[in-house]
Amino acid sequence: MTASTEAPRRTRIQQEKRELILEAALEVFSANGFRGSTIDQIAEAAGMSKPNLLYYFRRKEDIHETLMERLLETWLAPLRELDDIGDPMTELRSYIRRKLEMARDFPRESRLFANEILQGAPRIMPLLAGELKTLVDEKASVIKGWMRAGKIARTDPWHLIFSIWATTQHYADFDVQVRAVLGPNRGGDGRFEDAARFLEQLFLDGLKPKG
Amino acid sequence: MTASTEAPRRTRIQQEKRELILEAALEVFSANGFRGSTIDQIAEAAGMSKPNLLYYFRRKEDIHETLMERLLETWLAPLRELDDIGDPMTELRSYIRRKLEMARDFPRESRLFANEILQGAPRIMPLLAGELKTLVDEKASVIKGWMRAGKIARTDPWHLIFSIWATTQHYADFDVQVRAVLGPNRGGDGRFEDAARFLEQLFLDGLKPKG
DNA sequence: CTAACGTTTGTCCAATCGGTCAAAATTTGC
DNA sequence: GCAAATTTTGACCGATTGGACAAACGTTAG
Repeated sequence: MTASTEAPRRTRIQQEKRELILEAALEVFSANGFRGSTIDQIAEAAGMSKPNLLYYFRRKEDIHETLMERLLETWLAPLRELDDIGDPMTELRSYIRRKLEMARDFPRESRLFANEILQGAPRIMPLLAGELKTLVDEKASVIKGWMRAGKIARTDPWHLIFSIWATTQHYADFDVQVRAVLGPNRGGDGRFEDAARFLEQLFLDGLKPKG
Repeated sequence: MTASTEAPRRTRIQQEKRELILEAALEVFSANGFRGSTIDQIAEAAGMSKPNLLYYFRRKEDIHETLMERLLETWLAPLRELDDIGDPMTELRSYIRRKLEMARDFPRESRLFANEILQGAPRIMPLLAGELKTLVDEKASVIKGWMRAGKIARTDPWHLIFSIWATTQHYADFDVQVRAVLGPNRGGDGRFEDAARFLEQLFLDGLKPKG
């Protein structure tokens, strides 16, 4: 085993405080972006002084890097679960549902990711072209199989995955706009159920009238 | 007419230089966000010194504000064109096509807008809840009419509009990711045509297999 | 108790930021 | 061609930033 893969030995306090800092950093980074966030803001959100925070993470970038590494795993989990064994249409439907639930329950993670991509993904470009591409290609193959078997309509699997990402993450990344447009009545907690119903119909039947 | 609506008298040089600055600012802001961009960066991109730039726009925020005002008009133009007079399915299809063309031809504008919304839309919140909501509500009524007439499937018009925004703008805002995942072959110039074909099929028929 | 180790803090620093200002250079109106 | 107005520049300022550092404080094992 190489030195770089060894987990550093850490005290109980170090583990706890590092978690505290990462939680605070997620809050701050996702709201202001990397360059828009200051170490002071994160330190205050974590309830400690700036030098104290820098004792646990030596550089601002280290916090962001750690955050992004963790994020990517949980973020891609739903796609990893997309499996060949179930009914294709059901599999896709539950993938969409899971992604929408993540947008609802982890909007900060979604925004942090969106921020990074928007700025050209300077810190995670290798991951996108490597691990992410591999995973998507793999799942695209699964979907292609479903198409060949006549289980779902023939179309482009990659763009299908993009469209699922786009439509679901929209409810986290553009939440302010969604709520502003829906207004006080329909923009409340029910908006995610409305979105779920709409997306299910869209991906199942499209807009062509029945009959 | 109130004083605030009067266009300030400007010399030829002022008009030209202001345009130059706004173009440079669009480049810088869309790549780095508001707080991530510096006046020096914009000045350099515009080929002038910082004090010179500040002679035309007294504050950094003034540049951003002017940019956002202009942007919103052109950005909403496609939706304004969505008209009751044509065939509903054709109207929607060309709206999607127009939005996708904007993502292809004006990605910086899309990213600037995305950046603003992601940060909570601090500078354009009133516009979202006012002008934008009014426009969307209006077009939602048009779409509702189409549904009542049986021209398109019954579903939620607001979320339909969101899904069109999300899927099309995705190709501008997440362009880096799209190209990374598609790879060198399919991530080239043809990706927008592939996306157009896919989206047309998605919004028309969904994924349910034919027959 | 105490020495070693881990944690926290106050102070400080160089770099960068948005923005000012007066003076110099240039353009424009007559 | 010249005076007035406009444009450009270099020098500068206070505030904020990421980060360094040594000293003080706390904890823990023997």
